[in-house]
Amino acid sequence: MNKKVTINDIALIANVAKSTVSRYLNGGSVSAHTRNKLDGIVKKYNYTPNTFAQSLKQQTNHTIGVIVPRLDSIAQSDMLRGLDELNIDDTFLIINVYQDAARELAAIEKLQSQNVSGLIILTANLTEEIRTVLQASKLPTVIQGQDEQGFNRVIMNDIQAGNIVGDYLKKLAPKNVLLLTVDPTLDYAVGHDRFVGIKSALNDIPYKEVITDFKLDIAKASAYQAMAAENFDLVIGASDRIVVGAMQSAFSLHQNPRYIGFGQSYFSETVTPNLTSFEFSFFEAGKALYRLFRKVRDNESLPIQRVVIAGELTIRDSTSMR
Amino acid sequence: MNKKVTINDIALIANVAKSTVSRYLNGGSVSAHTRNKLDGIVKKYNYTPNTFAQSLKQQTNHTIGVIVPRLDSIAQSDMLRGLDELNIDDTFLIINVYQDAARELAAIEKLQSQNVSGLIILTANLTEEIRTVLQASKLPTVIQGQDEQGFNRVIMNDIQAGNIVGDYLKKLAPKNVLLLTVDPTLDYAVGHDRFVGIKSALNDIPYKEVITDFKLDIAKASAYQAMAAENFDLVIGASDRIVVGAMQSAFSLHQNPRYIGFGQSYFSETVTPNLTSFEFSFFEAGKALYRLFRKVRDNESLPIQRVVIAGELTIRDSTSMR
DNA sequence: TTGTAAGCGTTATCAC
DNA sequence: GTGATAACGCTTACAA
Repeated sequence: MNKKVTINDIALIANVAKSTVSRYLNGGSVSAHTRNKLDGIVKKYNYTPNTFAQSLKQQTNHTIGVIVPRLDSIAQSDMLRGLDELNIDDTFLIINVYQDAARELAAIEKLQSQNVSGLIILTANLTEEIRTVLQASKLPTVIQGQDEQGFNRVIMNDIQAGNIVGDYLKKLAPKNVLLLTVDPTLDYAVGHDRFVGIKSALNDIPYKEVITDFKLDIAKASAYQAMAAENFDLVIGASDRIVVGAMQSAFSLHQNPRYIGFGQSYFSETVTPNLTSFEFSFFEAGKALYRLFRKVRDNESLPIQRVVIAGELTIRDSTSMR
Repeated sequence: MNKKVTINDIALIANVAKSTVSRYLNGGSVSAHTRNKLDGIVKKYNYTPNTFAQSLKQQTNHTIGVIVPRLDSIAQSDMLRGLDELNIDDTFLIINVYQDAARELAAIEKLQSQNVSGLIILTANLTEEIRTVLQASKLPTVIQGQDEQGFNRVIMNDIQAGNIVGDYLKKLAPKNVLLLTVDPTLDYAVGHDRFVGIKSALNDIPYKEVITDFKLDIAKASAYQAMAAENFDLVIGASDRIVVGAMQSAFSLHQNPRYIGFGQSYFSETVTPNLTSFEFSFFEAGKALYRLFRKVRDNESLPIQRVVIAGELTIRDSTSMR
């Protein structure tokens, strides 16, 4: 690495004390004369402060640790885009924890030891251990995903989503519905909240609920099993990907139900027929997360905040009448 | 932030000099006695060194800047996964530059001023300006994507890919082929290299080439225009996503050609029919990148390295005889 | 094996 | 308005 020019070098060249240079750099009072002199020199030597020294001195930095459960998901990258959108002088240190609680814990501890100035956690679920570690730390922290009491959080209004889908499905007047959900202990918002309104709308309509998984092949297999045993004219999946799995099974079984999914993904517009889907703007969620984070960071004594993001149902071909 | 315990605190508690503690921490020679004492204390007080102080002192750190052109791509996140896979004590500082050369340049400069210990750049194309900045810096740098002379690089063997697809398409004996390519000045490897072997295989077969874009809707429109004018029985797209666009256009035009794509994406297995596709393992590419990076970092005088990753053709339903 | 002391590049305090 | 000087937490000669 090339020897970087330091504040000392600048001071020497300008023939002033380094404290003067420091003041100059940080907007303290300096005479017009020295200011001019330094303007030139700093530009000429392309001086940039050493961030380590700054951080060491100031006992803080502008790095925010961002924990992502996975990166191969449009929802996640949209949230990250939302963070970037509003960011000016923070640095996001993104750690992918591959949906693994142990890695998540390790990541949090590593970030803490790296003295990040805060944590933004895009998570599906917090384990008890992680909850404890987070609460013990004094770091400003904001989470996304689950409605965790005791944490500053941005959540999706999954209850409302279920209600809206419930209202809509009544209009479709299905005869037999397949619900493909996920284990609520793994993801309560998705596995439970999203289906409250749906189930209540299905009050007098026959339906079958199958708990499956976010993974495409598992969802596909679950759907196949259910659809081979029984005929459905409407399939509702906890996520778009799950619905795609069901579509593939239906295809091989020569069945042709209607479909409703959740989430905003590649899928809704790339599969045929295009998917009717309840969509949340994760981009907006990302922006909300960052706004909330700043609020929390800049205000020590703020009570726990809870921000709720609404979504909307986008009707596409997969629920057209046939 | 809670006052973190420092090496000084540990030294005081243990009643030794802080240099002894430092030696203990860094595997220097310490007596069994002090070692035992320190073992306990360090554990008890949960001491972790202040990374700023370390970095400041050592004039380097274990952070590697990683520049990604986009994050909403399976190829990119697979490469990042490859990096993570092999990583032990480095920290990746991932910056998404949204396929924007200005952002990319800014990111590089910011990373340099943050004193990262190296750069891994997953890029589609380097601008002249970026090339200059990178070459001026002494940072160990590894790039991926294009076969840039003068840079340590990991590239995909797109020439070979085109040859293999060329060989295969001859067996399909198509009557009229649609090639959906991209602008080679924007991505030479994809826009040019991938199609060399294909075009030479199409030597005596009629074909039409249309230059389109990686974006789904643009590809869809381009394909529509071409397919509305003329009938094709085989469509080859520069990427899977482009092929998906073509599929949708074919669907609305009630045409039913065969398809070949490139890349390893969600698409190949979620669209119907599943896509025959030439696939590269971006996960392996990520691992190769990191291996190469370490080699470059740990060996000052290494000549420029060039690593080539091969891929393979996976035949699925979209080219089945009909 | 251990301790002393200097120094990494900053910022902040306090005389001048 | 300016300049010594100390301090942030750590590593490393060098001396003991």
